[in-house]
Amino acid sequence: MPRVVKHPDARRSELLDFAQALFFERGYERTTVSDIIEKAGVSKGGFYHHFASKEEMLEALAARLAQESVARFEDVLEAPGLGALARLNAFFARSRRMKIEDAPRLRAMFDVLFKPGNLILHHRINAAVIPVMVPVLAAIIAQGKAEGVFDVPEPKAAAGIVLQLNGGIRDAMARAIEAEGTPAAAAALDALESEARFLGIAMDRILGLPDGSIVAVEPGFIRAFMSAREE
Amino acid sequence: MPRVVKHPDARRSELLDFAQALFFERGYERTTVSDIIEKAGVSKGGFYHHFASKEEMLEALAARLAQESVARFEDVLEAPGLGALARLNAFFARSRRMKIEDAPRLRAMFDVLFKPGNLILHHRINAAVIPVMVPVLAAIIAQGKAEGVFDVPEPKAAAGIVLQLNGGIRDAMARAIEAEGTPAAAAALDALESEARFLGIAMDRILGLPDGSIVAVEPGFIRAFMSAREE
DNA sequence: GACAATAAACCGACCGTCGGTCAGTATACC
DNA sequence: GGTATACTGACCGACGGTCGGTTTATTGTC
Repeated sequence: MPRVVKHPDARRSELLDFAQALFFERGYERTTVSDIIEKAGVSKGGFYHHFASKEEMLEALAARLAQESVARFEDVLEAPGLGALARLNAFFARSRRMKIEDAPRLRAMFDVLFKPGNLILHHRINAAVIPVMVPVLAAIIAQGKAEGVFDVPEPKAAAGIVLQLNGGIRDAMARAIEAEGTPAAAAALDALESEARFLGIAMDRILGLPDGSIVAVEPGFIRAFMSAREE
Repeated sequence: MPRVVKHPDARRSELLDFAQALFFERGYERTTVSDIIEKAGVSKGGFYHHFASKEEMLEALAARLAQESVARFEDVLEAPGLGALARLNAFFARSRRMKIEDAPRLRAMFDVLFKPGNLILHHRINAAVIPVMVPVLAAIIAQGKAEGVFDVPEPKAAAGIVLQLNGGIRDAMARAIEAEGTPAAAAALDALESEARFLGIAMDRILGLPDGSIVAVEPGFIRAFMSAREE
């Protein structure tokens, strides 16, 4: 095979690109290093020149995704003159809008990501995103506390818990996806929707707000998203 | 090797016993099927006569652990004449007492379970415990709602969220364990304690109780547990 | 500008291990 | 004696990872 030399950074991110596509298509464990290097046109040795192991590559990928995801919220977080509650709702609204915008692609990704046996990929990404997201959310909550809008002792702990809750609906979605096609599908969807409805209230109460202040999940959003499919 | 025939159920649970010991000692991935059959004194074929795959065995083990863990709460859940709040606190108290009783063994287990790379084992157990535990907690919450003590729309969704939160401190513990020995250890422990403190308040608020009603984690418990070590 | 010399990117044959298979054998039970 | 099933262990293919060696880029020297 002809030898092509590239700038290390370029090669590295290229390998990450191909790996990401494959991981999200087949899952982490079902993707072999050979698959990745074949797509990337690199030898085994070339791969291991850039990554110490397949797992280290996953870590690098998770870190990159975490960076990307926090970057998408930068403007919302830095917009001046926004009250804490408005900022928080803008944060959730942005999250919803992005999900709707490429719902089909995300749906396909979730189908893979949430299948049991892909826990590694799912939780590795989660583990990378949380520490990046916590300070950001904590800042909003601290603002709200300073404004006297939120009633909360520890903004940082509250941020962790809010993110925890947010992850909870993902778990419920995983259960619903797993149940798809079985008789329990409808029940799982109902459970998912009721959990999503409660999620907003739970967040309100944790932050000391009146019920209904936070709009985390819009009514109908779940069903719309769950039925989105790549055409 | 001499052939020993046993009752299928006995052999099966025996294999699970040895596997459990090994999984909690080295983790799921680092334990090979050969390790298990060596300890159990069974051939490869014998193993695969009882389990379709290593993963199916993990599932069976998780299910068994889930059964065992819910069984430990039976008396608390069925004790007559207990108010919902008292029952809930009895539930948490039992959980704490059990943890303290064999803290050293649990600590050693957590050390393995929470190491990154053992996500599979950890979350597989979790995934098995949650569906078993949700109805149980939901029953308590429904009781509280009927008594007019809890203010909560959907007991089942609330149960899922409370369990979700409970799992959250485990994640924080995982982070603290990971940080052990590094300069960030003290900070991680502080974060863990503050999250644990907030946990009770968060549960109170979600269930519509005044702050301080639920005692999920006693002060000092975390530090005591984290410093427990096998002698 | 020609030319070593050094470092770094890359190649690909090879290896050990692990999960899993299967054709056959021993044992329990009727 | 016959049948179902618990069990054996040699074997397999695939996968993550290694390593000695080769090519390319870069830098320093005259």
